[in-house]
Amino acid sequence: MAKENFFTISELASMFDISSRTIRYYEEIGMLTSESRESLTMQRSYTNRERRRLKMILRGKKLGFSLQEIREMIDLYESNPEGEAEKSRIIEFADSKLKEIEEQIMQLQMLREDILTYKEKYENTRVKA
Amino acid sequence: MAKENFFTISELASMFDISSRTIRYYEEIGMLTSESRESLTMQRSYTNRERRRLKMILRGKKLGFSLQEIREMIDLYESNPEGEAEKSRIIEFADSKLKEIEEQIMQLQMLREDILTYKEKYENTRVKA
DNA sequence: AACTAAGCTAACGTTAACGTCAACTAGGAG
DNA sequence: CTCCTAGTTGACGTTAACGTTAGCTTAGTT
Repeated sequence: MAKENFFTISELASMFDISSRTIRYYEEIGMLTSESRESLTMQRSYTNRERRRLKMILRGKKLGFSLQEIREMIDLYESNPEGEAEKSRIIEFADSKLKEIEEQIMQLQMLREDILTYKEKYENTRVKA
Repeated sequence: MAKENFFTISELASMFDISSRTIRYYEEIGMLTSESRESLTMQRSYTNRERRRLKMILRGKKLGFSLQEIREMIDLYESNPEGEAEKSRIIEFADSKLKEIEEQIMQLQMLREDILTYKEKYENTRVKA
C-alpha cells in the first residue's frame, strides 16, 4: 500500500530549494545515503526517508548548528543503544543538547525584546525634516 | 563619577574567552572600534561601551547569525534615521528580523520536543544484555 | 543518427572567520 | 643595560560548506 515515492536528486533538491551539489556533498560526508543505486545508470534515487532526513539537516542549519552537530543529533534519533553504558551516554548527550537549546531559546527571546524596544523607540521618534 | 574602566585587548578577550586576534578581526571588518589609540604606544583600549558591543556580537554568533547579519542588527540599534523614508525602512527591517527570530524560536521548540520524545523512547527501552 | 537534458565523478575554486607566524616596539623587572 | 611580557602590523594558512568546471554516460526527443 506504500506509495511508490522515488525522487531524483534534482527533484529532492528543488523541494528544499538547494542544489544537487549540496545533496551530493551531504552524501560525501555521510550525512545522507541514497538508495542502492541503479547499478547500470549509477543514478541516485531517494525516498521519503531521505527526504525527512534532509529536512532535519536543513532545519538544523537554519538554527545555526554545524553539520557535525547536526550529524550527532540525527545519530541520536537513529542510535540503538547496546548496553546500559551507551544508553546513559546517549541520554546524557540528549540532556546537554536540551540545555543548549533552551538556552538558545532564551537568548532569542531576549534578542526579540531588544529589537522590539528599539523598534518602538524609533516609532515614537520625531524625525528631523 | 563614571568609573574609569579601561581594558586592554587581552583583558577584554579573556572576559569572553576569545582570542585577541578575534577582537582585532572584528575591528578590521568594522564591527568594533577601539578608543582613540594612545598615539605613542599604538595600543588599543576599550571601555564598557565596546564590551557591550562585543557581548552583542557574541550573542548573535551563538544564535547562528553571521557577522554580516549581526552588523546589520547592531546598526539598527545605533542608527539615527534621517527622514521618514529611512525611518520606515528601519522599522521594516526590524519587523522582518522579528519574524525571522520568532520562526527560529518555534523551530527550536519543535527540535526540543523531538529530542525529548526520543530521549523518553530510550529511557523506556530495555537494553539487550 | 544527432541533439539535448540530466546525472555522474574528480578536482580545483571560493568565502567567512579566524589561527598562526614573523618582525618590530614600548614598558617595566632585576 | 638586558630580558621578558604584551602589544602592533602585515601576511600567509586553515576549515567548513559548498560552487564551478571539465569530461564522460545514459535516456529521451526530433
